[in-house]
Amino acid sequence: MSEKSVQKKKYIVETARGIFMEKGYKEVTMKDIVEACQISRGGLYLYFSSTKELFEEVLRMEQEDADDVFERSITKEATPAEILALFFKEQKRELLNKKPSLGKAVYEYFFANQIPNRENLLKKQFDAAVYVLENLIMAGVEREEFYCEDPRGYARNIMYVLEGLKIASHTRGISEAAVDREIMFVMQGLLAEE
Amino acid sequence: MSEKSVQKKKYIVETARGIFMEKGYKEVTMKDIVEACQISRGGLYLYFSSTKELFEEVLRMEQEDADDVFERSITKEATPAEILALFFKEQKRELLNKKPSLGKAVYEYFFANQIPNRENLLKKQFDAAVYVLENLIMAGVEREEFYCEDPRGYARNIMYVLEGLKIASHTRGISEAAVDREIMFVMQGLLAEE
Amino acid sequence: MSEKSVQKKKYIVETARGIFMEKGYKEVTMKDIVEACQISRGGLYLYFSSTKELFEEVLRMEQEDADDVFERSITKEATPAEILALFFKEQKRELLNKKPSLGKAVYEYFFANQIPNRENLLKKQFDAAVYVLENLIMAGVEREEFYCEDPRGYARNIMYVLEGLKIASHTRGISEAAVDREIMFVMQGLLAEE
Amino acid sequence: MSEKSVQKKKYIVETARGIFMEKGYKEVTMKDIVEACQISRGGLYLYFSSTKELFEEVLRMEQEDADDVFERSITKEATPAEILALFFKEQKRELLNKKPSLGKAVYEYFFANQIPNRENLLKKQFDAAVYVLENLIMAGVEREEFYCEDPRGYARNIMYVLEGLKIASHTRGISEAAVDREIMFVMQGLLAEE
DNA sequence: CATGAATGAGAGTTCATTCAT
DNA sequence: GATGAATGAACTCTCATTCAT
Repeated sequence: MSEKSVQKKKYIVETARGIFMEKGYKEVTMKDIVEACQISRGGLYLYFSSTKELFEEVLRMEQEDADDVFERSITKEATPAEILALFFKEQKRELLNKKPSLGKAVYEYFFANQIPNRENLLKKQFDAAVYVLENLIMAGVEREEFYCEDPRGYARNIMYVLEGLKIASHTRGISEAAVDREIMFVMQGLLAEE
Repeated sequence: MSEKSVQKKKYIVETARGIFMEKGYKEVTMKDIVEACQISRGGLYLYFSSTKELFEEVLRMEQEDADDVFERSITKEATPAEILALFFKEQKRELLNKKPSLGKAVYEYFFANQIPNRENLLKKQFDAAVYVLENLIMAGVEREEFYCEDPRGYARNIMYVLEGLKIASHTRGISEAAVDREIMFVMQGLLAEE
Repeated sequence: MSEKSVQKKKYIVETARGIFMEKGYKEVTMKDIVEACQISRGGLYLYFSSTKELFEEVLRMEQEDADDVFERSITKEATPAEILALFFKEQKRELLNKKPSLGKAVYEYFFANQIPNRENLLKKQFDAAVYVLENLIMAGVEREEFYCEDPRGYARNIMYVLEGLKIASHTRGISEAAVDREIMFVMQGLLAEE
Repeated sequence: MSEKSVQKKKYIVETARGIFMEKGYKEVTMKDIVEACQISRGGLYLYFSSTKELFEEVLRMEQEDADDVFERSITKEATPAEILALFFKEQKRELLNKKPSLGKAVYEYFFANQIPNRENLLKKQFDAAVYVLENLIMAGVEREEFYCEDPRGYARNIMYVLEGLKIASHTRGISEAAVDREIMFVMQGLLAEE
């Protein structure tokens, strides 16, 4: 594939990404993509032969960008508590739809397609996040900022809560207060000198 | 509406319910319903003019049946811990898809349609469950079975975790061990003499 | 299927028959049919879901009508030689495209689709014709109109020649003289007092 | 056209020939050719602007090679009966698809395109074969191997039978026994001392 | 000459929805 | 009320063909 092709493919993926953000996954048709990209019907099929294929590419791209997000937070000179706070802040922004996101499309996609665990992006991201949180908590415990007897369990609990919140946000909407409340709850659990 | 009509409507809703369980929400077409019900196309339209409308009726019906589920557990002579264990057992069954459920369809529906909070079934059920759990926890604290400083917060935490687990179950699959782990985690948090 | 449906289906098949006669098999699209029948796209799909299916119905219809053709000739009070002459006359008309026919479409269909021998219309018709010809020849021999040592072999030879002529007619065109010549040749073979 | 161009054109024609053998005429697309030849889309169009044009070139090439086939048989020191037997053996191989052939594609082509007699390859080949057979028969009669009053008629009859058999082979399949039977029949007709 | 990305016409197919009976 | 045939919009997908490089 030529350099130009690569560029165009990237352009399509990025344009499509916007559409998926806006309309979710299931509603998007090849026609939508074609129109948004201002290319011909056949032209699109040169690169992707279904919205599924296209969305999977969007996902792949997303993943590449995503990996460093966490690292950015961590490499900074900050206490575990600060990093955690930052992490929650970031999550909160997304939960409240302050920044447009693929969230809804991603869930629709995974509802519509049974993806085996091995390649399941959702699972991978979840597990990765649990791993980072666990380390963060352990570091906090070490420094006596946190108190926690089961860091991995706690990390998982946090992630499931966040997933629950995300779903709530997409299916009913959620108030800032509600998000804060949940974040406070898990934070307090860590800080509590019990 | 005549008695016969009411019967027929009910029949349609119940048949449709089965289809939604099987195929989710988005994939179901009016044709699917018509065929499953063995009625005429036009006949269906006399009662429902879209799968959306139909699904909403399914949901309404579901809700009526659902309310007593909890009560059944509670009215028994059992300690809060026992009732909670029962509640979790029930949840676990659904999480592991041991019993067919509308779960997937419900999420698909709420992803596809923005439903205002007031009438949002998902929210109502969530809030109701939180309320019951909260009372349960308070009762447990009273009897010194549980230890908990923020029953409502804890109840909410539990419900968000369950929602997270449910999503995990629908989008990636989840192992029994994973469910048990999470249940254990929140149970231990209540029992811990801290 | 209602009476009206049956009528409409028949109407479609008959209209399609005309198109197949005109354009052959492979060139015909569902759109052609739709336009010729003046029905809607979806309407056609109610009855047939491909030109193949439709053509097969045309074929089936054709077959029903065809069976008696031979019998008509035979039940008459005529000598075998006369009947044979009549048969050839009929064949000639078709060979020279004096009457529009499905011939071309039929061949295109059987070229495009490998049909097992059992259900193969072409084979059935061929075998049936051989059988009738054989009996005709035997009857002629009995009456000493014909001379033939191997009626079945002769019948088969005739049919293969006719098939060859038919192909010639469709792929290159054939002159009346050429047809006559071949018919004469096989006729003479039967009549020759050798 | 440069030497290189001529080579390339030849290469395309030969590759295409293989595809036509495999898929017939109508099913083959320019894309198929392009892929099989591993050349560019535009590149193909420099030489041929349709599958029709390309197939016609294949046909032309075929014809050049074909002419000597017969001669090979004839120049040998063999009796007419032996040559004829050889000829039938060759025909039989093709009829039974023992060797891959353009047969099906050729018929599809001539069904799809009305080609005037003058340039019609099928007619030319037929007439040529009749001519050779006629001479062969006459030679046989001379040597008293054969008995035949109308060599040309007989030659034509043979060729039409062979054409019929070929069609049968492509549209229904034909057994070796059936082929043998027909060949025997025409052979016997020649040998019969009547 | 050669490439292969791009085009757009057009075939196929499905579905929600209507309406005469 | 009930039927189911009919409609037509919308979508998917493929191909011959062109054209800038």
